[in-house]
Amino acid sequence: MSQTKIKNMEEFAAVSGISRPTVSKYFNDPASVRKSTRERIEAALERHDYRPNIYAINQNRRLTKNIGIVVPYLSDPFFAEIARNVESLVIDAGFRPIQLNSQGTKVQENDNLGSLRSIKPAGVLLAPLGRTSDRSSVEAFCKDVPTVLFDSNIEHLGEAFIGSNNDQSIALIIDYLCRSGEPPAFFEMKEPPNPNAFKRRSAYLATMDRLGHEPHLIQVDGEGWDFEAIGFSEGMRVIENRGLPTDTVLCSNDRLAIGFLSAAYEMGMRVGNGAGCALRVAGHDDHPFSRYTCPTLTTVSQDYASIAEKSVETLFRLIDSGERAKRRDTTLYDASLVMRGSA
Amino acid sequence: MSQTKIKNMEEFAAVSGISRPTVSKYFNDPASVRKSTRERIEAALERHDYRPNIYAINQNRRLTKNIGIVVPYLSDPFFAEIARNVESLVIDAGFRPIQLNSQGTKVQENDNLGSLRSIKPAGVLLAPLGRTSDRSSVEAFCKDVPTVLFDSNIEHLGEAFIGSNNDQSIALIIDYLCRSGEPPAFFEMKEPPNPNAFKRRSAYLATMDRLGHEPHLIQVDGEGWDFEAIGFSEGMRVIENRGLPTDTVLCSNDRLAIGFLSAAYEMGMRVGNGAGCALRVAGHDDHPFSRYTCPTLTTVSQDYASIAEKSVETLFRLIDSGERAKRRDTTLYDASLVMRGSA
DNA sequence: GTCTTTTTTTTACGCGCGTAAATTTACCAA
DNA sequence: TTGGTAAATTTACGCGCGTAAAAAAAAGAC
Repeated sequence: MSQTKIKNMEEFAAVSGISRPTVSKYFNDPASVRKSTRERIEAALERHDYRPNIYAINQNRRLTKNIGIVVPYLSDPFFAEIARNVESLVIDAGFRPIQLNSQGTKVQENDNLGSLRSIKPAGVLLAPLGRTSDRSSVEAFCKDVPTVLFDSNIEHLGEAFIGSNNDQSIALIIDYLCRSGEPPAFFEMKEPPNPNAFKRRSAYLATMDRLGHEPHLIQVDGEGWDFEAIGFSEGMRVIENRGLPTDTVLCSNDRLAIGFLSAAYEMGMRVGNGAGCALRVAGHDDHPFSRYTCPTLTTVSQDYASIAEKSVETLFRLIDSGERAKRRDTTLYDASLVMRGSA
Repeated sequence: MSQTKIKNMEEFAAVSGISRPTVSKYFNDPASVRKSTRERIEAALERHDYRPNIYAINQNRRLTKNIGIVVPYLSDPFFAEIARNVESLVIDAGFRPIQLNSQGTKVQENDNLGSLRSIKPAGVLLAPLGRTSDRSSVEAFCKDVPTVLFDSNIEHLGEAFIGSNNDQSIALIIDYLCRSGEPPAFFEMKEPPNPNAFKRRSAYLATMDRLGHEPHLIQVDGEGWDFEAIGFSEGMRVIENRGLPTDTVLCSNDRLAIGFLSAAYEMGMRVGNGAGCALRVAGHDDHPFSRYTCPTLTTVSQDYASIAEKSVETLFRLIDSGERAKRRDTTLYDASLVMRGSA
């Protein structure tokens, strides 16, 4: 490492003995210059540690190397986990991920899209709020920037959608629950803020209908994203009021189930399959914490990895082709049953 | 909203009837232009929705409006939560937060610092990996960019450090445990990857010494950040092997405790204070999930909000002054006891 | 060694904005 | 109305790089 500070590409080109346009070419794609040239540049790079100014680079380029990643609520471990997966894949592909957190609100989601717009990203991976999203904003954004939706679908928006097959996953867990005991009631928020909740509700109703069982919706009050708290307090209330129509409860998501399990524990109700158990509880998502609840939570596992991979792959294919999608593909991955102690 | 697309400040200045340099001045600080001028610009802004090109803006400015936020592991709800707090404060201050996730590795942390450097941030809020950090990299970075460390200290680096007082918090919980039952053993990883773990170990030893109790360290194997899994599997092992020297266990952090509680449940050991309980377990951090464990987890609560506020405030004070800190202040916030069911 | 193709160099312009200096205009009080 | 000051305009340059076109040089084939 030399002590001379290189302040721009001109100077770096000088010390490396290569012309500036060729150096520029190298930084855009090292493979685009002759091997001997590449080696000379890389040798100089070791001696001087120069990095092109990112603002100057992006000013004239139509396509930056930025990839936006927007998730609805990053404090939710489920989204943190999928964001982490996506981020790693983007880095591996040689792009710069820009991770943005909508913090559960439409306002922040719109702000995020605005920020992304001014960053001129090559593409965006967007997990929208869903129903709560500002459809026209998202639509306008998708028109300007190649955007792949994941986790939560908004009909007709974006180049593609990759998510989980809620019909399949809900049917899967209901089938299991019915095989192993009473048909489940469905525990959910009356007005859920999170994506996919309505999909799961209707999947529940459809599946119960198909199996010839009477559906029971337990719709509780509560606002915001503090699902465990809602599952806990409303779970307490339901249990106290003897509001459970069956001994089996399927929660709309694992976070509600975590709260619900905690409530059952506090109320002294044993949860599980065995003799002496008063209740069975199942969730949905295979939340990172679902394997540490008491008892451990039976749930269905979304195929995180495939969703992340397919989303990133789809976006990069689009970016490489330089075109928009000919048609909007929807890819749904099946979930798998995770049998644990709670049901 | 008009249909004419404004593509640069020149055009926008034209439609607003104001000269470009004045418009530029407005965007840098709306208060710096006369009220009547400001209103004319804002009127035009409503009609045309123009945003200055972020790359061109930052190219010539010494100081961008970017604030870097680096956390060691964003999938950990503890860090997700503190990052969310910090992010909101940064947005409120009119800056652009750039959130970066070190994903637990030195390599990624260094990459993040590199990315930040090329973004020319006005300042950085850095929660480093701590012991695992590449000291010389961080040091070099802090020399170039005003950086405030939080959560995890690296001696002498950065303009200031804001964190939690581990000595106080550990003493607090130990005092409580001793008052209400047997003195605790300390459950931790032999080689913890996370910051603060060593601080807590020595605080445990010091406090036990002060109180005249014999310390018991339960140091378990395991690598990486999957603390719950380690707490669970190693907790199982310890319980099975009757390796508990006392009936009270203080875990180095809540995530270990969550796993440990789950293990105790699986082993059929009742945890809590009451009669019929075989074990007491306490944690540290007031993790978002600690109120939903079974039983709910007694722990100490770090003062998230104050740490976030003070960190952001310290950084902005530095940025405003345009200078570096005269001396490196360390601010430690006391934690508070959160009594729940487990101890 | 010559011819062809690929790569590099030279030259030159533009991106969208920050910013400085000199000048003009607007504002406010007396 | 005048004078003084604060604000806006005009003019002009520069930031660091992308990129296009034409010319020169290097590499590969025969």
